[in-house]
Formats: sequence, structure tokens, C-alpha cells
Amino acid sequence: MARPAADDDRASAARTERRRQILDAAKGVFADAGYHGASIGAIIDRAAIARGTFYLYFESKEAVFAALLDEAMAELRRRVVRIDTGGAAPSPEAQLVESLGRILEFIVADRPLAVVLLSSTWTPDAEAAARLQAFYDEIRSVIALSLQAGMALGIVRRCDPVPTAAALLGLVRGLVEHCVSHELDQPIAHVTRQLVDVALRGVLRTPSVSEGPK
Amino acid sequence: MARPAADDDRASAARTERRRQILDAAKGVFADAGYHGASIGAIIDRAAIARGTFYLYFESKEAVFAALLDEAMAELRRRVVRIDTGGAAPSPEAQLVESLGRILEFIVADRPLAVVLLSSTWTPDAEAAARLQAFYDEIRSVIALSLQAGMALGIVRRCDPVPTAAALLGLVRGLVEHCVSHELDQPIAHVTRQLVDVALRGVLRTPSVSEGPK
Amino acid sequence: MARPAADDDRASAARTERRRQILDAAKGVFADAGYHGASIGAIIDRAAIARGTFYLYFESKEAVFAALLDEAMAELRRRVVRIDTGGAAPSPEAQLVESLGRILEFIVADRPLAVVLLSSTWTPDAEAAARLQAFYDEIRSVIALSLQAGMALGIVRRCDPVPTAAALLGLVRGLVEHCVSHELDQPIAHVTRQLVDVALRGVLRTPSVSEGPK
Amino acid sequence: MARPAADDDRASAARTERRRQILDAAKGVFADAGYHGASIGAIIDRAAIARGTFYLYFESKEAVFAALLDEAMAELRRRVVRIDTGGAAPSPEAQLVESLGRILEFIVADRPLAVVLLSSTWTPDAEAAARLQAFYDEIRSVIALSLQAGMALGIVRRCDPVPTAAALLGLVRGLVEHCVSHELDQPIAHVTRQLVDVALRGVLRTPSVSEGPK
DNA sequence: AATGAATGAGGGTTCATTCAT
DNA sequence: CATGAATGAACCCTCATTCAT
Repeated sequence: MARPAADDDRASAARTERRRQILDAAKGVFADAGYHGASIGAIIDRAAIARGTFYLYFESKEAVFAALLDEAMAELRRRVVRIDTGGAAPSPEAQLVESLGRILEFIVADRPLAVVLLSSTWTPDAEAAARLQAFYDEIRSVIALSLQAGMALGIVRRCDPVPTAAALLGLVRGLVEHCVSHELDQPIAHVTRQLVDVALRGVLRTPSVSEGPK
Repeated sequence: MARPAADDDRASAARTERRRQILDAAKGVFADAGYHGASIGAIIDRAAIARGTFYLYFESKEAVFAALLDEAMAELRRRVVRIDTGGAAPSPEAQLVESLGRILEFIVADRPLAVVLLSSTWTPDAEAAARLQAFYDEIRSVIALSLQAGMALGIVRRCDPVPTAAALLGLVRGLVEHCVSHELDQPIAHVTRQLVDVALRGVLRTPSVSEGPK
Repeated sequence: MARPAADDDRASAARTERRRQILDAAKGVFADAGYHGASIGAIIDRAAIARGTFYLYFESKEAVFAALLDEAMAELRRRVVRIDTGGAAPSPEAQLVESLGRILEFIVADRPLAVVLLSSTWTPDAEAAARLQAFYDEIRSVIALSLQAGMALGIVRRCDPVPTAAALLGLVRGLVEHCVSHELDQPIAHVTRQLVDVALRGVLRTPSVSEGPK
Repeated sequence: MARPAADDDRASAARTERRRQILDAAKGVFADAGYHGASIGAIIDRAAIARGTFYLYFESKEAVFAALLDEAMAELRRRVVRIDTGGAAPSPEAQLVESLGRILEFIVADRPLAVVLLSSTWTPDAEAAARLQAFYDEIRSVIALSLQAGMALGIVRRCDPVPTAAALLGLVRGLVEHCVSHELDQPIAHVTRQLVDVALRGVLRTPSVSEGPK
């Protein structure tokens, strides 16, 4: 109240930092143990804070988890870019490769986060699960829209965009899982290349010509 | 001693049935709540049995979970068939479509089971996670080998089989997840078709010529 | 009712045998695990009978335990004999040595029983504990009376018979414990000799003469 | 950080006091019910604390029990003194009487503790039983060594020190049991006197001459 | 008489959350 | 703000006992 603004700022900065510290600790613990397996005890140990302090920054265990997801989704959204089909832009495929590369890099660089993102779709804490579901739905719908746009432009072959989008999302997640669980000996760029190749061209050598309407 | 064999059979049948009853209840609970979130209390409530009865049939919570996985994996293995490339066999693609169709059908028909299979890769319960990991590893390696065989036969284009296999597995799981979480309004056959199309041919319309130096 | 006596006898004999079988199993289990640690499960496993059968022969866990103690106490009572101070009898000391020898032999030969007898004074199952307490009280009082008789006869030095009896009983139990817990490498006779020596003469070399009234 | 040392002290003192409170409650419960029969529920009821609080102070049921034993053994060790045979010291017998008196006093003053010490040699809880066994073994071996020293000095008659030590320890325990289970109407000093008399001189009046061939 | 599946109370332990300091 | 002792509901599991066959 009677406090100068500078103090407020400093206090606020300290507060933000503390929050970070807790979020990071929580991320690690959730990655190691899953939502239910994670315990506040483990989180505060890792964050080296007192039990009560945790509750000064987060309302509950679920709240940290939600905050963690929100953060990750924000970052991912930042990295998902719509493909620019304007004439001057690089080829759509090149854009896709680059965009996916950025995303994979981000995820793979933060292993705990990747684990959280991969694991928790089905952890059922109403709130948290719904949040993650929504996130993935959002991504799926972006993909589906892109597919439709591509079809309209004649770049993408005719397909049912909804299940196809689901498949493509799974494809990415499959690769993330691969990168995260096996010590990644190959450069991300290589993996991304494989990913895009499958997504765009599939695995067949001779593109079958009989694509006729089913 | 003085008991006729028929009694033994009947008793054994009853036992098997009880086991089923518990397994089904457990499957539902695991699907609803995840491994950690699942409680024996919930399982026995759903199975309408007493606490102790549960432990007559399973040693522990982990044991039911393992049994559940084993069952599912056995069933899945039964449905995964290697593609027959012999001359008289149906076209490899047709076989693939059919095999995948069988698998998806099985999984989608048993929503709780699907949830369990999708959710628990990352649950850190040593035994259980390892089991499921091993199962998926097995599948990935089957896929990778198939890809290599396909390359040798000139059917499959050149690619790095390991990450590609990971991507393809993810693709399937992505579709399963889609089918399971959204009320499935399309016939399985349609979804399978989309899946195989993406896997084999990707989403591009005109097979791009610029397959650039790898 | 309409059954001939011979059948009854045969049945009864079988019944007694079954009872024995259970008692023996129970003795072993109680010795291994203590009263509370012993489980009906362990007993019926050892006796190789069905769960329900146990309850056909004993009302409860406590009941077997009580039966076990009763048996042991009966046998011990049989072996405790009053020292005969009649002229024609062997020297009292010789009688004592022999009597104690008999008792130690019996106990040490049945290790589980010894363990039960040694352990359970303080296991508090009202009934059982009281029973054992009463048993030991009985022994103590036999000893105390013997001491008084000995004092009257001038054989035993003046002492307070009650605590002295308690001490002597402890002395015997101490040796039993020793024999039971350490693999007994010495003949019972030797141990008995040591026991009687201490009890009768103590450990001092020169019997102090200053025994004067305290 | 901003907390004065006095606070730490106060907190630590409070902690110690709570611990005491739990230990005392536990001691009572163990005495009443034995190790297996004791329940955490009973302990926390008696200590008037919440379930979780117990586990803030002790890792497990076994841990409280161990702490209890350690405490008792430490106190007992403190009261057991080696007999000083130096010229200026009081007579060995007087020292023995005094030392034993101190021990009995301590034990008898804390009935629950006595019960715990007496009861649990045979409770099969690995850790706890082993601990107590080791404690008694230690005492037995001190006694045995004392006997040997006494023999060397010509104070103690020839005997086998190991079983004799076991007998003497039993003798003390027998008396402790007596004091604890019967309302002690006699002064400790009297009882101690009886104990030492038996131990040193046995119960015979005329030191028998017929120490027959061993 | 014998069986063993079923029961459910109760045991030990964990952990999210609160609150006085 | 920060602390950590205290709480008690909830969890997994065991086991004495019953009862239909």
C-alpha cells in the first residue's frame, strides 16, 4: 500500500522467479512419476522450499500441473506456424520441415516436458486431462484445416481430413516418443526429414497411380 | 477326494469367470483413472466383490494391471500378421488394410482397453511400464524389419527404418486415440483406409520429384 | 445314533489324530512367528488341511494356542516331581539333578514348544497369557514350598522363599533359552549339572561363612 | 533465516518432547499387546496425536520399537558396571549388590519397559529380535568373562562359564519378572539381596562336600 | 466330515492440505 | 513471505472367520 513501485516490482520479480523454480521442479517430478505418482513432497524437495511455500504459489497439485501444461501449450503455439502459400514464400514443404524441426527441437530439448505432454492425455484429473485434450484437438484441427486448404490448392490429394489429421498428429508424437526414449543419436534434422517424408509421401517407392475415388 | 471331476470343472469355470469379472472391472477403472489413480476400492466396487476376494485372484494392483496388459498384448499379437509376399497371396496393401482393420476393430471395440494401452507407456511402475515399452518396441521392430524387407524388394522407398517405424506406430496410435476419444461416426474400414493411405502414400497429391539428396 | 460303537471309536481316533496334526503344525508356527505373527493360513498350510477344517477342530486361533499350552503344562507337571526326603530315597540333590534333567530333556527335545513356553508369558491374549502366568505361578509356588521344606529340614539356608523361587525359576528358563537358541554342543547332563551347581551352591568358591541375619 | 537461535532451540525441544510422548505411548502399548499386537492406532490414541504425526517422528512401527529398545539398552548399559577388584574398592560382593540394585530399580520403576525387555526376545521381527538377542548376548558374555576372571582370581569355583552365565542372566530376569508381575511388597534391596545370595552361594545351607567328579 | 471361496474389519503407511509461528 | 509440524482421509494389503457345497 504505502510501498513504492520499485519494491513492488522487485517483489514481483522475486515471486515470478520462485514460481519458475517450483514449476521446474514440478515438471521434473511429473515427468519422473506421472501425475498421480508425483507427490508434493517430491516437488518441494526438488525445489528446496518449505511445504507451506508451495501453497503460496499454487492452489493445489492440480494447479501446478495445469500451469505446466499452459506454459508448454503457449510455447508450442508460438512455434506452430501456418504454412504460407504466398508466391514469395519458400516452398510449402521447406516451410513444413522448418516448422516441425523447431517444434521437435523444443520438445526434445526439454525431456521432462516431453514426457508430461506424451503421458498425460489420459491422466484423468478432469481439469488437466481436458486441458490437454483441448490442446491436441486444437492441433488436430489446425492440421485438418491445412489439409483442406491443401486440397483446395490441389497440393494435397483427396482424403478425409479429420482422421488424416489425427494420423499425422500421431505420427509426430510417435517420433517425439522415439526421440525422447531412445538416446537420440541422430540429428534432429534427419529425424524431421524422415517424418516429413512419411507424412508427405508415405513409404511406398512407386507412388501408386490408382488413386482413384474409393 | 470324494469329489467328482465335474465339480472341479465347474469350480474352475467359476474361478475363471470371477477372474474375468475382476479383470473387466479393473480395466474400466484403469481406463477411468490411470494406474496410480485407480484404487482397489474402485475396482472391487465395480466388480461388486469384497476387498479380500480381489486378493484371492490377484496378488496386487500391479498384478491385475499386468494381467490386463498381457491379455491385450496377446490378443494384439494374434491379430498382427506378417504380410505374405508370396505370389498367390492378395496384394500386400490389401493384406495390410485387412490386418490393420482387424487390429483397430479389436481396440476400438474395447474402449477401456484402448485407453489403458494408450495411456500407460509413461506410467512409471517399473514392471508395467517396462512391459508395455517392450511390447511397443516389439511392434516397432516388426515394422522396421518390414520396411527393410520392403526396401530390399523395391516396394518401399529408401528411408531410415528406425525412426520411420516409430512414426508409423505413432500414426496408428494417433488414429486409435482419435477413434476412441471422439464418438466414431465413420466405419472402421474408412478410417483404416485413410490410415493406410497416409502411411503408404503420404498426403501430397503429385508425388514430388524433388526427393533431394538425403 | 444308529451307528455301532466301533465306528464311533474309529471316527474318534481319526478325529484325535487330526487334532494332533493341527496342534503340531500350530506349535511350529507359533514358535516361528509368535502368537500374533502366526496366521491360520500358515497353520493349515503346515497341517495340509483346508481352511474350514481347522475350525472343525478348534474354535479360534486362541483356542489352539490354549490347547497347546495346556498340553505342554500337563506334560511338564508330569515331569516335575517333589523331592522325596524319605530315608530310603536317593540324596535330594541326586533327585533334583535327575528331575531337572528330565525336564530339560523334554523341553529341549521339542524346540518349538520351548519357544512357545519361553516367548509367550507376555503375549497378551487375556486367556492365554493368564494361563501361562498361572502355570509359572504354580511352578514358583512348588519351588517356594520346597525351599521352605528344605529350610525346615535344615538343608536349605535361610532365605525369603518367594523371590528365591522366582530366581530359581528364572535360572532354569535362562538355561533352557540358552540350550534352545545356541546349537547345543554339550550334553544335557553337563548343562543340568551346571544348573544345579549354581542353584545349590552359587558361583563363589569359598562358601562365605558370614551368612548372618541381614 | 530471520529466525533467532532461540526459536530453533524451542522447536527442537518441542520435537524432543513430542518424540518422548510417542515413545512413552508406544512403550505402554507394546507392553500391553506385544510387538505384533500393538497397533499404530493404539499408539496414536494413547499419545493423542494424529496418524500422520506418528510418521513424522518414526519411520515405522518397527522403528519405534527399535528406538525403545535402544533407549532401554543404553540406560541398562549405563547401569552395568564392571566390578572393581582394586584394593581400595568396596568388596566385590557389595559392588555387585549395589550394581544389581541399580538395575532392578530402573527396570522395576518402568513396568512397561520391563515387559518389553522381557517379552520380546522371541518375537520374530528380524531387526527387533536380533537387536534384543544381541543385547542379551552381550550381557551373557560380560557375565561369562567375569566368571572366568573370578576363577582366575580364585574367587569363583570352577564351572563352565557359558551355561553358567546363561543361568545367572535367567536368574536376574526371573526376579525382574517376579517384581514386575506381582505387586512388589518388598523393598528392592531385599530382593536384590536374595538374588545375590542365590547367585553367589546357592540355596544349600551346608556347602555340600560331595561335589562329586564332574 | 471336509473343503476353500468369500467376506470385511482392521493394520501399516502415504500424502495433499492447513495453520500457528 | 516463509516455514514445517500437524492433520486425517484414503490407500494397499492381510487375515480370522463363515458358509454353501
